[in-house]
Amino acid sequence: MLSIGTLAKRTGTKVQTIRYYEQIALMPTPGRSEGGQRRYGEAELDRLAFIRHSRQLGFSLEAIRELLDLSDSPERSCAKVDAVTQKHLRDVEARIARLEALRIELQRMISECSADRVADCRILEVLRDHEECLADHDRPGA
Amino acid sequence: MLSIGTLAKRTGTKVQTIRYYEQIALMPTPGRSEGGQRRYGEAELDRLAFIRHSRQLGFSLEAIRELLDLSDSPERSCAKVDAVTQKHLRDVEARIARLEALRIELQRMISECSADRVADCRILEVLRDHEECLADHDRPGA
DNA sequence: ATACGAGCTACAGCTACTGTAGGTTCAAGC
DNA sequence: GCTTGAACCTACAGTAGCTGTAGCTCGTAT
Repeated sequence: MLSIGTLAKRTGTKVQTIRYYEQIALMPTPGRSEGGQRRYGEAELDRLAFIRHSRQLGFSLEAIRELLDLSDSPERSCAKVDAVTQKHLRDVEARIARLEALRIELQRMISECSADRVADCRILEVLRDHEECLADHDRPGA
Repeated sequence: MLSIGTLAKRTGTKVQTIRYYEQIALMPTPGRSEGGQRRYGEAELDRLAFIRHSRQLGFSLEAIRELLDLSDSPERSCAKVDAVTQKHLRDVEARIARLEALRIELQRMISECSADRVADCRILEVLRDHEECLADHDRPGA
């Protein structure tokens, strides 16, 4: 049986994060010691490792909840797993595209500014006046 | 004199967002009508446009606060403006790099999975076992 | 005079945690 | 057996940057 601190160390998670996952029912309510401290087994270790790894890959907690559910019914088609992952991938790609556009605009702004005084600063001019901006960005999004 | 709704429309901002900016002192406390409604002038319009455009370029509200401060002292050197923008650019680049790594990993996972049943799904296997993962990702970060 | 859209304050909610305060339990060492 | 100190407990506040709601008042057009 593992204490919450041991579980945390083994999975590279903070103790508070584990309690948070329990609170939002992503982790099950564990057994307790005589004195009321949480005690975990191997199943919980595996589940938390799955969660943390999915988080590292950028999945949202809601997506992870879905993946865990799917993972519990091994006979079902894994098309849904594929769909969740594809959706996430498209999301990541969209964020990359958006950030790429930002990167280009920022680089342009920096390269154009050769002023000394704030009064002549091209960067501030661009920020003041949307028209000077090439990109038709709307939202940061990422 | 502009009402908050008109200011919102002119800058593509939500009314609540303007009040929020006032609350965090990013926008000044405006004058009021007899009945207590906010009334804005051209200076506020320009300031809000600056804020919104900077947000579209992904600057944080704290960075924007700094840029606005700098913009108020036109005789100062614009090196600080440059520095803030450079820092933001490096931030954007770091997020892109991280998302690129995620994208590659996700694509690999999807391409490897040709199973029908959840029990054999490669995607879930990778999520379960970090060792199967090529990337040494630590945090999503973006 | 009345209707109704727009404005007002105050507060809760979102994601995914993180940190703190103030108290209790566990395990090791003596 | 006792003490000590690290680890645990609950409950709540805070982070960024808004967004939405409830329940009210104001402004203006007809």
